[in-house]
Order: sequence, then structure tokens, then C-alpha cells
Amino acid sequence: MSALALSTRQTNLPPPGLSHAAERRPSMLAALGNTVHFARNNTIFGEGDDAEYSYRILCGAVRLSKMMSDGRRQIAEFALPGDFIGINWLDEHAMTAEALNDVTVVAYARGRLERLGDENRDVRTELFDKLRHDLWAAQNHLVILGRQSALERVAGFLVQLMERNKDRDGARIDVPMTRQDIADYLGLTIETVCRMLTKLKSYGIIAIPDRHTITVRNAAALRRSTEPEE
Amino acid sequence: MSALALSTRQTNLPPPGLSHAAERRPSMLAALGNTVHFARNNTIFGEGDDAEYSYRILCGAVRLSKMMSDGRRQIAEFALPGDFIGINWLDEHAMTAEALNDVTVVAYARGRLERLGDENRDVRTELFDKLRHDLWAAQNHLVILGRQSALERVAGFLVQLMERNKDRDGARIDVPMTRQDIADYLGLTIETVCRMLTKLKSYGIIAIPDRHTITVRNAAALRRSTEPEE
DNA sequence: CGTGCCATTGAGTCAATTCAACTTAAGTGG
DNA sequence: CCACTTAAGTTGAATTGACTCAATGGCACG
Repeated sequence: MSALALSTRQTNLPPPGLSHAAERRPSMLAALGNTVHFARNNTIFGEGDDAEYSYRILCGAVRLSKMMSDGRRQIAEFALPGDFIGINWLDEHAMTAEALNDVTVVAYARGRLERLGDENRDVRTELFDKLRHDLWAAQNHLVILGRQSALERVAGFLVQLMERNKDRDGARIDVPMTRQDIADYLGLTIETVCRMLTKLKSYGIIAIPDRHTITVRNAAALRRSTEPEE
Repeated sequence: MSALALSTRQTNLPPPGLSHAAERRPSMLAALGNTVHFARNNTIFGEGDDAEYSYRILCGAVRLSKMMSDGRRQIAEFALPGDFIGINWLDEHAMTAEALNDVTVVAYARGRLERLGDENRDVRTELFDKLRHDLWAAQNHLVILGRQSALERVAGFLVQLMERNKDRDGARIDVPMTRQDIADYLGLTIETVCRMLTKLKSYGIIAIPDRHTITVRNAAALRRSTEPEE
């Protein structure tokens, strides 16, 4: 199928006409890069760093964020196993990437990847698709941040997580990020995220066995919470 | 320099390491597409339409937006002369593109452009850069929508417009979009946009000779309004 | 068994919204 | 060219959704 198996599954609904399903097989690319580990909360690369490497996540989860001078933070993406990060190089990384938990990645030298892309049409297509996918995702994110209510955002976020966990058993969602991370992803405060989760819980739509797990009891109702109510 | 002269100048600060300055010369590409006109408020392409064509704007301005089922709208980008739109095709356009005023564009068939990109490394690089630029812009937009105050957003928007108009005389900004458009771009209401403009005016930072023109009287103070105050 | 981090809940505040009135500018047709 | 109509923009007052501040609960770890 593909040489790189660049996959991003951070999708709400499957991106029309852009279907790179997650392939987590070893990949022939493994030889090209070397495996690196990062402990929880460690920085993989920082905004403004030279974009020497791109990374493919093998296990663990990563947050990609931008920070304002006064500490306000916006998270653009949560990357999960199988995802590629740091592809959208300019000369510097546009985001900071930090490990949400213990993370294993494969690092690919930028120059090599570029050369590979020049020679191999398949690789090129995949890099291009990855970029298009990220743009598509960012544009959807804009609607969320610009026009959705707090409840819609949180519900939508859970639906996203649910979609990405489709391979596992459907209802049990793994939530590797903190409430603060969720808040910074959704443009809310930690308290508001909490309250919305409580609200969904009180409606019987979800349950929260522990802070890193959410169980969806009524997926249809959850999806409905994504849309305007009346 | 470049075969396509794909340029997007929708930048706040120049994107580091991604410097495609606006080149509006005729371009050898003109032969490849045909010129089309659109009147104010007409649709160039709609979200979900087959992505048959991409367009280069010759004159006029275009808004690229997404609409929610209940009418809430989020504008992702305003495209000006020299900008390319509809490149980020999946199979369908992800956005609706509408003319803000009378617009002239050159339409390029998608298949042709793809073939051209396959053959010509320069074209490829430009398409790739354009995509990276759009992603970069969208990610900055996320910070604005997720974490900035109303005043910061409006001030930042004016700075953006100022940067894009750099070729003209610096202080006089052309504002082809309505207040509603600005509101939908910034995730605010029309009233809030108005109030912030009034505030900037009362501070002596800008003047508003007419609704489609804003004069910057104090660029430094405008930039300062972009940042947190205390 | 503290100590610290994260999450939750409550109470009060505030920035931005909604609702409403009004002004200004831009067509349009006689 | 002017009267009429409509669209766009501005301002004020009241409302509200999300935020800030503050207190408390729960769990992990040394």
C-alpha cells in the first residue's frame, strides 16, 4: 500500500477522499530512523527549534501546542500512536511537542525525508496527504473554537477521541491528557471542561470511572450534544 | 524564480523560512487556465462541491468559510489578489469561497495542476509551500480564536491587513469585507467588532474615514493592543 | 502519613452576547 | 436628481455563558 504509512487518524468524521487508515505495522521506514524515548512532560521539540527531525509515534501520546508570551496556551493537536509529527517544517518547528505520558518515537532526519520524497512518488503523495489532512483538521478546529458552545466543544472532543479509538472496544475511551490539556485544546478553562463533563455525566451520556477513562453510555446522545440544542 | 508564483501573503509576521513574496506578474501559467469573473456575493465554489478547479485571484477579494447547520459561520481566510484558493483539495472542497466584491480569477483544472506538479519539481515545491503556509496560518488562527480577547483579535486583524497591504501606502488599509465578515473570521459578533473598532478609534490609534477604509494613526500602539495589557 | 498534583464543585464577576433602537450609506426606480 | 427602500454599521441596556477565585476531595508517591 504505502511506503511510509504516514497516518493521522485525528478525525471527527473520516475526511472525504482522504482515507489513510491507520497502519501500525513495523514499516520499512524503521530502518531509516532511530527509536527515541521521552518521559511524561518532556519536550520532543520546541516552537522555534530547528526542524531537523520529524517523528513517528510508536506508543504514547503527544500534545502539539503554541504558547503566548503571557502563558496562555493553545493546543492544536493530540498525536497518538501511528501519527507523524513535525512534518510541516518550515525551517523551524511551528509548535512545541510534549509527551503526555511515556512516549516512544522513531526520528527521521528531515533532509533524508525530503530526498526520499523527491525520488519516490508514493512517499511524496503521503507527505502531501498528511499535510492536507492536518490543514483539514485545523480548519475544523477553527469552527469549534470560533463558533461552538462549551458543551458542544467537550462533546465533540469526546466524539473525536471515540473515533480515534475505534479499533478498541467502542465505549471505553482512553484519555491520556489532563483536563488542563483538554481545556487548552478547546479554548476553555479547566473548570468549564469539568462542568461540561459533569453535565454529560448527569444526563447519563457518559461515565467517568477514573480520570483517564471515559465510558460512553449513549453515543447517539453524545453526538447530538455536538449540535445546537432545542 | 518560480513557475507558478503561488503566493499567499496572508501573514501576520512573515512565516519564518517560508518567504514567497507576492509576485503578481502575468505568470506563464496564465495560458493554462481561463479567466472567470464573479460578482459580489457570488459563490466561486461551495463546501462539498467536486474540487474540479483551483483558482488564482487576479483582482477582488474572496472569503473562505464553513457553515454550521444552524447558520453559524466561521471564515478561515480572506484571499486577496495573488492568492491561490482551492488547492487543498481532497475530492471535495472543504470550504465555500464567495466573492466579497467583483472578482476576477484564473481557473486551473485540478488534473492538469496535479500532472504539472508530478513533472515539475518547482511547481511541486510551490504547491507544498502553499499548503504549509495555509497550515501555518490556520494554526495561528487557532491561537487567536482559542485564547485572545476581543480587542486583541480586532487589533491583530488590522495588523494582518496592514501587513498584506504593505505595497500600498502603509497607513491606509483597504477593508473589502463587511463587519459581519470580520466577526465571523474572529469568532465574535458584529457588535463586538464595532465596539472594539470604536475603542481603538477613541484611543487615537485608528481612524475610519469610511466603512471600507481604516487609517492607522499609531501602528506601534496597534501592535501593542495585540498583546495582553496590564 | 504527609505533600503535592489534579480534579471537582460552588459562588460571584465580567467580557461578550443578545435584544433593540437608531444612524448612515448605498442602491433603485420614478 | 431626488424620494424611497434596503443593507450595513453604530450605540445603549440588559442578559448570560464562561471565567475567576476559593475551598474541598481524591489519589499517587516519597
